Amino acid sequence: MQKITIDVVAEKCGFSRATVSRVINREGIVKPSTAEKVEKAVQELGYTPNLMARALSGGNSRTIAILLPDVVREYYTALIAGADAAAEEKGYNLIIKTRNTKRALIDLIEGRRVDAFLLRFAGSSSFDLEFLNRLKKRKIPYIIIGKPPFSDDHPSILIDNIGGARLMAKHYAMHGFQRILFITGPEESLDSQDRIYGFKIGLSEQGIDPANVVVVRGDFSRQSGYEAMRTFLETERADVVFAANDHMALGVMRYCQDIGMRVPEDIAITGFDDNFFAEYLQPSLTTVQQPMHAIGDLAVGNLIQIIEGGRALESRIILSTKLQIRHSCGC
Amino acid sequence: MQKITIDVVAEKCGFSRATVSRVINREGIVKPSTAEKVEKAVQELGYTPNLMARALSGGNSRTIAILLPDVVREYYTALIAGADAAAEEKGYNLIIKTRNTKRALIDLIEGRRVDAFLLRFAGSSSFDLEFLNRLKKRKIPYIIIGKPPFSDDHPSILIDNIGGARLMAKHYAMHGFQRILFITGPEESLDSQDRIYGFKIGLSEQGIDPANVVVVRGDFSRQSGYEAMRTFLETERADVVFAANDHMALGVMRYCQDIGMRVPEDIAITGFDDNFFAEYLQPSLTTVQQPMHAIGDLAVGNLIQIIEGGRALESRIILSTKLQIRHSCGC
DNA sequence: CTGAAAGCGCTTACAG
DNA sequence: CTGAAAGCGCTTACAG
Repeated sequence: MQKITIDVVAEKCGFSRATVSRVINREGIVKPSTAEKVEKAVQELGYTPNLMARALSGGNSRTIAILLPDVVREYYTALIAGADAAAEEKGYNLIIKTRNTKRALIDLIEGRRVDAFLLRFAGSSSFDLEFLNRLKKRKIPYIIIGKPPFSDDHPSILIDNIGGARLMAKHYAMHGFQRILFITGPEESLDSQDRIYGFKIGLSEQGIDPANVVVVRGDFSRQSGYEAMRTFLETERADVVFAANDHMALGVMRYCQDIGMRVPEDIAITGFDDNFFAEYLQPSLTTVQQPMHAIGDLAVGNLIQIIEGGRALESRIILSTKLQIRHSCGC
Repeated sequence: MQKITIDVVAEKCGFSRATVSRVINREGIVKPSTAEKVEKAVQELGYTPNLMARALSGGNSRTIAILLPDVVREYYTALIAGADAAAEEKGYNLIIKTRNTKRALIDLIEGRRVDAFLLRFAGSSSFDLEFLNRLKKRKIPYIIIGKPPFSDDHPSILIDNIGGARLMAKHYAMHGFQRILFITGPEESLDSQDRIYGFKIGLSEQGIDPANVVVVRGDFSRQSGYEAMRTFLETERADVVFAANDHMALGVMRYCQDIGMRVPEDIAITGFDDNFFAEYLQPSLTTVQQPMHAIGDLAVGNLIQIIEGGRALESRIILSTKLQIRHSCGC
């Protein structure tokens, strides 16, 4: 079976390789009737360009790399699903990496195999910064998901953590909660920092003194929520617990049930993220919904636009979050 | 800044491009002292091969495509995490696709961008078969996760659904359950078929007549578990519900709680998969644990071995499952 | 508007 | 054991 290359197409339609290339990439000026003939030949032969050759000779590889802390948490899987949808629509492929050894990342850039990067940092390392600088120097487009851990002039897409937490504070005021426990994510998490910041702003706006909030450190894991709750209850009591993500809220709820506290009668619990299980817990979890799928979709869509010569992303886009009221708050 | 190509390395160490290539790919015979000098130059220059060029000229692209029904269910995310671990270890990249339009898949093959495929089918379409044939014809290595929906001579890695369900049947016998409801996955799911098959075998072995099991169709979604339970309870009663996956078990549990049935006092519930939430439910869910992470890791490891000239996978590997006993069964 | 030719950065027979 | 050369399948100035 003969391999269908651009030369086969060229021969079939009677034009040169260069012209076929122009038609396929819609680049340069081609006479409409010529384009038509070329397209017909492409169609009939079922020609598919070899992307390796295209990339090697200066074109796009139609591949976007997405670098994540993990691929298991729903936060990221929804992001991937959205990214995948956008990529598929435009005929792009996604390379997904979680264990970002320095070596592997440099290979990705130097190997010229990707046109753009979608990045999500967990904390910040000096290598992350070096990596960003390398991308900049090479003029490889990238978008950061979440607040960039470095300076502010990186193109990024964020969710409105502050706004979401403010809404929750307002809801707390409505319930009249007095004694509040807030369980944070890991220290370096900017999401967590923004959530508590927005929450306190919201409380102030409602006339509640944020100084009354007890803050305990967690790490976003279910186990840390469980432990934080146990430690806290050894010496204190609260009307409500605001966990900085749903997984920790799950841990908290589990601990309360283990020791026989009723939710929400004895203690209310709320989370952040709106993971799928929130709706199925008993009681169902009041939380803040964030559009991770939309973010993935938007980010890849923008990246493709940039790759294909469109305008670059304005430096940051913020997507709004929304309160998802269920039963664990007492509603 | 000069681009570091193989020619730069060649010049630096005083050997030819061909020799440098041989050293880097550990192919052909090279004098040890030469190899040493070449490696030193590679090191000092921080040279990384351009993978596009390598692939174009007949080498590996060091990329494996993984095709999945979705990237959201834990079943698949664990698989990806395992695959990613193996890929990272060997310096390979993973392209992940969920929306498998015909066009996109053919591009992937014809575009020569991947060395191998890891496939997971949901049901079976005629295109899937055509796709497999195309891979075979092109001699592109692939491994199927789960029982192949076609003939049996495809390299595949399976979990022991039958064995896991048998173990569960044995556990049911220990509890002395009489009236049993089994909720299946979608009709075309071979996993679901094997699970109920193994379950019935197990019951027979324990002297329980499998004909007593009421079977209701679900589709693996939480919602379908919820609905199946509602419909069932309109006319019948059971001691225990075996949902063919944990998500449906979650739906079942939710429905029982909604109508005030106590689990496991009024009715026991068990699942299959051991998703993360199983441990955190109230009561915690008894289920069958399957090694999806290990499967991803094993599959990619094998694929890389094949790519790099090793022996092909024996036609099928079956990994065992294990009973995870918690509280929802009454234990 | 179209084509001939160079070049992208590798691998791999083929010679020696 | 090593090198010169062809070739992988495209894109892109450059000419016309």
